[in-house]
Amino acid sequence: MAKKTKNNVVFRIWFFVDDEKLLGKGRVELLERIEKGGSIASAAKEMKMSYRQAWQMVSEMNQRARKKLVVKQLGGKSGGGATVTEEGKEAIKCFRELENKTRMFLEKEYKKLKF
Amino acid sequence: MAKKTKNNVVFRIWFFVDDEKLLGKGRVELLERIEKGGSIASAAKEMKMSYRQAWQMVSEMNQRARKKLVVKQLGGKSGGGATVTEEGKEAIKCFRELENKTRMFLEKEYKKLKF
DNA sequence: TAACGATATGTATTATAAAACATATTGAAA
DNA sequence: TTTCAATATGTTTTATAATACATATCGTTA
Repeated sequence: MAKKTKNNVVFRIWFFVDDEKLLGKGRVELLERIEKGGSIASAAKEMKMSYRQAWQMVSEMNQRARKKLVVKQLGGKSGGGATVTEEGKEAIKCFRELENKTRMFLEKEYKKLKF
Repeated sequence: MAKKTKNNVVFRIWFFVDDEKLLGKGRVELLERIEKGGSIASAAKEMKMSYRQAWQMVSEMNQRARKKLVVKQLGGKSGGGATVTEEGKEAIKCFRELENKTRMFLEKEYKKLKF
């Protein structure tokens, strides 16, 4: 019997601002986890990435977006934390929506091809 | 005057076979240049990549595709060369077509978003 | 049959990105 | 006013990918 092969198409999208990356899959996941856990540190731990990298990603996003996507708080009993702004939530929503639409589009179109 | 920012969406697609990458933008460009120049060596030089890497890419593609995308010839007055097969040309066509369709789709959809 | 230029492939070096480590700072709450 | 956990940031180390280098092989053609 011939070996069965699984053929499929994979994609990634990124939002850019002035030729610099604003958002991609990883950063959106980071935002989602910050929203859920209330801090960059917890989000980074969940994603098994270094806190430093996560912090830098947030910093870059905030610089490049029209408005900050995450606001941070220093000090306090719990040491502080981070919150996703309305703008940030909007960014997550836009990204995920476009991602889903693209997924459906590509699945449909890919079926028409032989590869 | 407020600073004008250029916002846009960027994407990449890949063809996969059994969870392994078969084709992406770079490999397709490599195939196109092999087709035009008649050898892996010339294509690699044009793309400023090492011959070794180009050769390995071709090797992987040939292993993973149903049929070889490139056939190679050793020896001869010109030392040999490489040719893109009909299957390879088909792969290029499929990839570029899907890429273009996706580009149009994303441009249209992205305009509807605020990011 | 000698020469040529491309394929084929192993090894070593370099460049880059990621992670790890270390430490200072913050400020609300106990 | 001491404590705490998270932010903030510099430095070092590690891991990985890319490149560079070296060399053998091939077979047609002159």
